[in-house]
Amino acid sequence: MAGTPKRSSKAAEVIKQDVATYVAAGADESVQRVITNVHGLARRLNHWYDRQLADLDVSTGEWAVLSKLARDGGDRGLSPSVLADAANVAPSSMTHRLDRMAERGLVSRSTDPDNRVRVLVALTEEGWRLFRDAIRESDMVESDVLGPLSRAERAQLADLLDVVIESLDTLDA
Amino acid sequence: MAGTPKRSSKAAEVIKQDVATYVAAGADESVQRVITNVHGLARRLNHWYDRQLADLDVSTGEWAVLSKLARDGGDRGLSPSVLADAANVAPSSMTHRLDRMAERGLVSRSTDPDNRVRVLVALTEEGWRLFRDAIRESDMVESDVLGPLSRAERAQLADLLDVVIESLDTLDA
DNA sequence: ATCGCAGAGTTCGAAATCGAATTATGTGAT
DNA sequence: ATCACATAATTCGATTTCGAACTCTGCGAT
Repeated sequence: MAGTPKRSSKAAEVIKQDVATYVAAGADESVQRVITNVHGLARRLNHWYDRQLADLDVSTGEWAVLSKLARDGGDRGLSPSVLADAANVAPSSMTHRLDRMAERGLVSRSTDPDNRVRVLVALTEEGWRLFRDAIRESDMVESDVLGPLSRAERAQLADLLDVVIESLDTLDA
Repeated sequence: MAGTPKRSSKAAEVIKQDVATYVAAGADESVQRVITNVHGLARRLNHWYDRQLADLDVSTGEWAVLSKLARDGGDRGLSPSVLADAANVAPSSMTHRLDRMAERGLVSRSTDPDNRVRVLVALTEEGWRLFRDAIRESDMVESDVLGPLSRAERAQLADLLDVVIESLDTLDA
């Protein structure tokens, strides 16, 4: 085991060292290897998205709104509070963010006819177009990133993550 | 395959639907299942950390500084610009953040004796103590979360993520 | 030697975010 | 019906963050 490491990439070295720090502070290794990798990957991906979104003149926070609406907006849209929660932001911040996005024509705001306290935010045509453009671009990178994994390995990876997420949600409830 | 889903958790349903949205917008499914899960898990974990850190009166941003210093600070510490990069924040924001943290006694600032342009930020005793406390607490949760996975599965999961991260870094360079 | 240039950190004004208070609508009890 | 209460969104003042301009140190060319 002691000898020339075959071809330990720089990233792998860094992560290994990070895990060691956490273990030294009293954590479990098999746990930290997974957790550190999840965060590391998410962080790198986000970094990539940021650059890409900047090209489209969309901030990370605005993207959170766009993608949430695209995923769960349905026909009617979503309320500002739901969006604020999805974007991890205070409701008051969402008010301003929506102001900007509406002014730019990405979303529309309307009061819920069934309950006039509620406001419904929905994607405009322009918003949808932007969403699709961004998705297609990012999928290209993501496909490249997952290139080294076979289809079976991808499924396996997704399955394992499914289990963890499910576990976390159970714990959280 | 058509019939009563065995016990499709709420989270799994949501994720499946999200993936479908991305696929509809022109993305590849096997890719999106992985990516969506990675983000979903990271997001849930971060949410958890936020609550936990709030108990210790530490903001997410401050934690980014603490943990970066703990991992890579070595004996001498790190420069503000490195910390700003690690925390995904503008250098000027880091200046203020360090002001606050130094005032609270979590970090110390000193000019590099070798190069007086540079500033070195290092963890104080108090900073280290806080780091260790947080790590130990979060490891408890993380261990619970990974509970359903055998040791072999954890290793497998970490290995798969390793490959993806390596691939992303290669692409990025 | 000194002059200009590059790099690191800070300062400053503008913008974004936050938490608390405010407004307005719906709901339930009497 | 009316009143108290709950809920959703917005407004407001304070805090945090950002990007650009500024300052200071070190380095290389002449």
